[in-house]
Amino acid sequence: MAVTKHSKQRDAIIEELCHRHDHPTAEELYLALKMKMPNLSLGTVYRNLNMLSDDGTIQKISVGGADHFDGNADNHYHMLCSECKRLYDVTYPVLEDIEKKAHDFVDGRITSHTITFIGVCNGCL
Amino acid sequence: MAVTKHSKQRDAIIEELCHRHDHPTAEELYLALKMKMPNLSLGTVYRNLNMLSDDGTIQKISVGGADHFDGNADNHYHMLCSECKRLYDVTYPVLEDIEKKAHDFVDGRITSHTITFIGVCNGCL
DNA sequence: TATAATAACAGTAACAATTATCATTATTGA
DNA sequence: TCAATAATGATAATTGTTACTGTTATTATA
Repeated sequence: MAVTKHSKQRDAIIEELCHRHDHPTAEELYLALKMKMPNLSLGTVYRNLNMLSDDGTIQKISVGGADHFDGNADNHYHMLCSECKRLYDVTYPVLEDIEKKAHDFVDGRITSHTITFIGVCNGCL
Repeated sequence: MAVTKHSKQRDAIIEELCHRHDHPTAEELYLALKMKMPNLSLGTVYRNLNMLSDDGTIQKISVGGADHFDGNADNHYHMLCSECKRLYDVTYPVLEDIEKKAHDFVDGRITSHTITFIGVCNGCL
């Protein structure tokens, strides 16, 4: 079902997600919001994050065994810290031509691509 | 604990994984092997796949909410079919310099990278 | 080759992340 | 204002994975 009506919970989820620059999991977001909306439900957070990422309003990134969410829906790359498992933005310019170039190496049609760097963040070094 | 002893189960897992060119999940591998080894345990498959990927003998790829395994441990790229959720090899040449180049855009140290193309495979088109 | 140490096993329980269900509440258009 | 229904909170169910436990298989050494 597509997003149609408004709700305080949904607005709060979007606002929280866009105003922080880490890439929280549903539960991390839930815990942060729970303080301001004590009877927020974890299911509501999951439901909204999935609807919004289906919509293309936000981005879902599945790495390290959990789904992380990113308020920035434009394609960009990430780094996963292998120590703390946090996900960071990598502002490396997007390889605009890689999908076209890769076409010859694939049996099918490419619609998008993701690059994930694995490493250790400064905090963990 | 590192891999030391041999076992029929482990050998069968490696053989099956290396002789097929899709990238099965633990369960897919389990179901295929179960036919030849009826009392194989799913836990054994998981345990071995994790030990072998810790060793660097095989590769674990976490995409689409599940872990897929690849008998080819050399870095190479993949395509995830958004229809059937199967994972395919992409023989696109590895971008040897991208980690060095990305260094300036990251707060930390990069140790590896993955590229995943998302698309629709020929079978699903 | 027998044996002792222990890695690996099967089976199952536990776990964490996510999704589905359902009765109630909030939003929206008429 | 009110009816239709999307969205919610609470909780149950599901899924993918890991941990536990008693038993079996492998291996190095005697």
